Amino acid sequence: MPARETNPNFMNGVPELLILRLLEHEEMYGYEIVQAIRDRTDAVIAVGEGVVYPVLHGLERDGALKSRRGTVNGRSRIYYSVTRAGSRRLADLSATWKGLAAAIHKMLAGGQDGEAIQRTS
Amino acid sequence: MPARETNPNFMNGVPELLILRLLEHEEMYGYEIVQAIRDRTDAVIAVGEGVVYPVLHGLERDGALKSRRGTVNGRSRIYYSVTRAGSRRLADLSATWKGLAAAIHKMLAGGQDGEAIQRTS
DNA sequence: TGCCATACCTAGAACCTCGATGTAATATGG
DNA sequence: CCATATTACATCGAGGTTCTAGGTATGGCA
Repeated sequence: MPARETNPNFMNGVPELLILRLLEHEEMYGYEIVQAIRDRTDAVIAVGEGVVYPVLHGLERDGALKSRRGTVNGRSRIYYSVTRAGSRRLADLSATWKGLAAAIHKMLAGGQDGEAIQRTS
Repeated sequence: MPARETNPNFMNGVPELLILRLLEHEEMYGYEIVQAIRDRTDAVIAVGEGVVYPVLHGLERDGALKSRRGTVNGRSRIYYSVTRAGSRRLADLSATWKGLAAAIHKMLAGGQDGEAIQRTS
């Protein structure tokens, strides 16, 4: 119960968002995605394989991703890329996240001495 | 399954964060908090009473909030305010959220043509 | 008297992340 | 040649949080 030792909440929906974003302009495979998220956020965000793979499967089942099987050095990889539906989904999620983040940021930043919100009622 | 009709994910930990933030400089009661979140975010974020009350109880149980009973016009209200521990908790959550939000924002914004990340290996 | 707003509360369901664990194949090193 | 680490996939159970719906009670208003 003492908080989380990894990502302490605030992670709901984030893996899906980041995965779609990563795959938007470059196809990648699961194991690569795990490291890419970790690397590109300077380890601020780190999701395990147990998170990434189910998300990939779910997105493919929903038609947001399509997969291609490849073999490199005898190792089989499954490359994922976004479909048109996935692109829309990313746009929606991205917009939603930005809206929420802006609202939260405003609440955290402003109003320490006055709310300055008109109260019509 | 067709998505959510309310807040579509990204809400993990947010009610707790906003409640602590609201109570930081002004004591409030549950019903008031529900409307305050809705009003001050222009309805971008709207949490129901079924979310707020359990969070309030949990925070009080953890010693992050203390409560005071008041009666106004025969209506009994329970005013909550943050303790010192609650203040620390807010600071932690706030810092965590800002870090995550910055990391996500960077991933959403940058790198459409080049990641520009050195690859030592 | 009936209705709506205020004000509290709880319970079940659903969802998602997290950690552990399992399977293989390849490269590395003694 | 054998043991270990790395790559690469996958699933399962646990845990925690939000969401929706429902329930109780008082006061103001028509």
